[in-house]
Amino acid sequence: MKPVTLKEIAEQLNISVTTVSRALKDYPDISKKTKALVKELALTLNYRPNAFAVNLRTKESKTVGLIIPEIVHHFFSNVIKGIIAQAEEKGYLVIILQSNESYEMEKKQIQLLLSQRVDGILISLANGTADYNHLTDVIAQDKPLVMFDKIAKIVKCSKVIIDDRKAAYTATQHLVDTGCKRIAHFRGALLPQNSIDRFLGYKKALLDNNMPYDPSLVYICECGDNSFEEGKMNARQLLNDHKDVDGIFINTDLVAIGAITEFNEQGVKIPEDISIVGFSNWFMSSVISPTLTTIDQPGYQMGKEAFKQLYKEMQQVKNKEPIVFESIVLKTELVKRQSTK
Amino acid sequence: MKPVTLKEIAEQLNISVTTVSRALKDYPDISKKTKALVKELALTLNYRPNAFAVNLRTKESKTVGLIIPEIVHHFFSNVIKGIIAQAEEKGYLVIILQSNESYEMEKKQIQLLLSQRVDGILISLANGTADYNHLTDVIAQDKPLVMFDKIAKIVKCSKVIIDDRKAAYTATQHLVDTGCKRIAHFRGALLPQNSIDRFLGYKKALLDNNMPYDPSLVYICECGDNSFEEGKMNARQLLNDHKDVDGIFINTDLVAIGAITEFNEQGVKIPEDISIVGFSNWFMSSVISPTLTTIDQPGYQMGKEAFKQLYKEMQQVKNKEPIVFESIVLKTELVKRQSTK
DNA sequence: CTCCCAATCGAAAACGTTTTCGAAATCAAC
DNA sequence: GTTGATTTCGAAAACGTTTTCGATTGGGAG
Repeated sequence: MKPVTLKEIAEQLNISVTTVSRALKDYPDISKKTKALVKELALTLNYRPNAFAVNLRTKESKTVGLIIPEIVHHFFSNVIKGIIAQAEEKGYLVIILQSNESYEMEKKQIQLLLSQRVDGILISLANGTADYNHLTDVIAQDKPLVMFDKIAKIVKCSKVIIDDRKAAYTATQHLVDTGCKRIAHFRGALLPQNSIDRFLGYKKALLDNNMPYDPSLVYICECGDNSFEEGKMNARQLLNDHKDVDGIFINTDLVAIGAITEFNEQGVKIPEDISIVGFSNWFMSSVISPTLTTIDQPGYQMGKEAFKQLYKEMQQVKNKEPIVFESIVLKTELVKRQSTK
Repeated sequence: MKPVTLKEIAEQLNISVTTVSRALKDYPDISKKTKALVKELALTLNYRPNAFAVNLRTKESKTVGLIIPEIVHHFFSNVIKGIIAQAEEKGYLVIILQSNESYEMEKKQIQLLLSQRVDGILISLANGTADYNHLTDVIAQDKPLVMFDKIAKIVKCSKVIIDDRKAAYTATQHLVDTGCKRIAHFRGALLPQNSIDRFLGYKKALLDNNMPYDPSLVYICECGDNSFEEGKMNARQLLNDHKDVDGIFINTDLVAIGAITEFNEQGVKIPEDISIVGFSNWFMSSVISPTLTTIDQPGYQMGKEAFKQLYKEMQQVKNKEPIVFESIVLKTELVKRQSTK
């Protein structure tokens, strides 16, 4: 019942552990005959190298950690899928942790992963994260770290992102192009960089079109567990405050869908009375009515790229080369649907 | 730069490695004084036990494996969330693999997890899985294995499921109760147990209501990556074949949403012309129009229960007790919405 | 037969813990 | 001062690999 070890194989064949180990890995200094013998016995005994021992010797576990704010989330689950797919291709396993948008959690989880001695860490920051010592800790240990989507510009490490500012600009410009005169913005939480960038893109588009920027038209939502509800609330508030608004650029699809639902219930016509552009292109956005114009954000690809970069860095560490950081920016696309004219 | 070890602490304090190890774990046979010294130095040196060495010694890694058919999936991502939450509470990490509904993948991944020597495995079967040797392998090694949602009755291990048959019965009965006279069923793939059970529940409800069971009213879909498209296709087909059908019980929400979309496009009125009941209660189902009547399937809770059971079994293994298998059945609920009268 | 080189293998250390077993030291009691 | 119990600690083995460094063997050349 005990798992079979190199030693047992060695004893059965009357050779040394060393030879067995090397035979199994096709070292050139083992004769074809012994290699064949060893491999055959290993097969019949169903030998499996003890990963714990291998890890201890080689100081690597072929495992990476992934910290993500929320798993039940169309965009993020696509990212996860991409990461896992790419990791599997390279022979790595992925440990997933969910920060629940909490900085404290995130910190604890980074420590956990470091204790576990994963070979590298992938992370998308929680909304509440404003200090980065837990991350610089990782970097100080020369442990590869790649941030994606929700990043911190200050931290010196590789990043995989989209050009949020440009995408938001495009989205807002689309509202302008389709005739909107007064455009509101539902932005995400205050801290995250992508929330800031999307806001800046929105603002820039307004100014470039000679439209006044009115802070009272910018609504904040935490974009946590109840994004949908926040979308509804903000929509209701907007109807109260600003009856003249005829277009909204919304930070993320789920909030936009909340808003659409509210408008539908209140009898506000989309896009006749109000046009809406979302962000992320959740699958849901293509099936609600009206279907939602949005920015397609390539989650799966982002996951793949993030792992690829992490892999590169892990190789660099293995080869005792210095880690070179890269910033990868992925393309986004405006998907026009019924919620805009 | 090298991580600090017990040995270094021991040398600095001029005591033995043994003592350091035991001081850190509060063994009773170490004096308070040395404990304090050791702990203080460990803290200032930022000592972190080498997980690889600990794993090797203790033969456990505090890590479990999770194999799931598809990550980008509302129900499954809720399950994942539940599993991770519960695992974290117990100090375990979770390695996630995606089988992509492929039996071959699933087999390979089981082997991978066994090589990695995870302490336990959680799995929801792929649609294509019909032979279970890869699973009995796991059980034969006395490695805890818990199946959830898509299970195989034959395999002797713990299971966490819902009563699919009863839920399907309830769903179909609801269609009958609201006046449907001729009820179709879009079932999932042929092999999965839950697909079979839901079909049986549908059939039983018909017979109990003295309605004839007509095999031509049962449409199959693979429920893989393109469930939505399959829903549309089946709906189109149904309109062609059976104009008299006035109700459909659909195996899963995403397919149902595809069907609804198709019906909407073709001008078929829901629920006036056709009533629809889905399965799973995806979030999406509450925002499409018409909103979808469906069976709520507690994904998060299922994940929690699955891990709890796995944990129990891991404890049993640790205590060298025999593993006792349990089958846990979770409650479901009919959520009435606009797609039925 | 001697010498050298290539081919093939093994002994042992090392990775960093945990744990068993026992040794030393302290102390109280007589 | 002896005994026995208690407290406190250390030596060493063990977990299963990988890897370094030699050792042995055989064969061919001279």
